[in-house]
Amino acid sequence: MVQRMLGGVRAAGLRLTPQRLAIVRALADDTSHPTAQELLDRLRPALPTMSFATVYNTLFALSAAGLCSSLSLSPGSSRFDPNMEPHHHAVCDRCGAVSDIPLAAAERGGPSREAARLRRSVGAGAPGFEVRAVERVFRGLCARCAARDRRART
Amino acid sequence: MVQRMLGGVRAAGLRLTPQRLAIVRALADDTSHPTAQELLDRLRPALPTMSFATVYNTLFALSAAGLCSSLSLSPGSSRFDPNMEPHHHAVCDRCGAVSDIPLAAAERGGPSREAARLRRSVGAGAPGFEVRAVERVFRGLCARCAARDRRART
DNA sequence: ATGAGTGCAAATGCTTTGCATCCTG
DNA sequence: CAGGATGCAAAGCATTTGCACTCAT
Repeated sequence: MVQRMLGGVRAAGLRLTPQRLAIVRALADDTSHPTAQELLDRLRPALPTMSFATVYNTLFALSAAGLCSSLSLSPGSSRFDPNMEPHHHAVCDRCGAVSDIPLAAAERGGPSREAARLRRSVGAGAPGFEVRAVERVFRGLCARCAARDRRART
Repeated sequence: MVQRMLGGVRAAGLRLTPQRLAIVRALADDTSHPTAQELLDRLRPALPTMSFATVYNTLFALSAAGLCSSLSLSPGSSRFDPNMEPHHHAVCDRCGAVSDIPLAAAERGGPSREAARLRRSVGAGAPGFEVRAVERVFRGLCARCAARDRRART
């Protein structure tokens, strides 16, 4: 994952600075969808002068280059996802945690019937809307918060 | 829609103040998913002393009572949706506008095969996650932004 | 009358910006 | 060695909070 992203940085004509290298390395193999704050906290020990501006600049540059995506699925801060394969997300209503959900086997095949049906729905609700991506969002409680909830209700 | 919401306000044991009445009326038949700011701007002429605190308090109370929902689908401000029937959303990546997308006919029937498949996917990606709602999010450009884009690229 | 609700202003948290300086390509 | 990238601090929004006052029930 790191290699693919670093290759992408060059391919996009972005300069490879120590800060960007650190951010790419921190993000690449992280499935926790960190916020800018979390990334900064994690990198500060190694690069004490790194600033929010740089973290945001870099994450924005990476997502503009199609190397990661920024998620706005819950109130509060944006989260960043290095996984560019199509997939869904589960979002905890309590703590905001986001998990990747793999596509079901049936969703990985060709578009088919399903796609046509979806296109019709969008046309009905938002004529002229140009769909670029579709994802499913599961909302509820993550394992940790669900457990805490059960304990509290006892 | 207004009547249902006002009934819900009573049923939830919430006091019906002029501010709440105005907010409910403004939200009830609005399909544009207004932000707190937009609602306040719209209501200020009639109730000049209305404050953000009241708008947020009320919207929060309404969604806690299950009378509207708050959407966090794009960066920036939350949007509020009076439509409590299951439906999907189309979100414009450029301007943040949100449109309701009706469920396709096939989605309205009983859960069936589909639901089981989804449950399996969630279990695979986020063990222990307690799903309370599932929605589809279509991302892309709304008609207006798509048109602007086409013009710009000419 | 009483406590939920309101309004104001200040505080908080996330993100962006301006600009001087630095360093990659 | 030129222009992209960084770092700092200040500014900008969205949202929340504290508290005295008001009013719906």
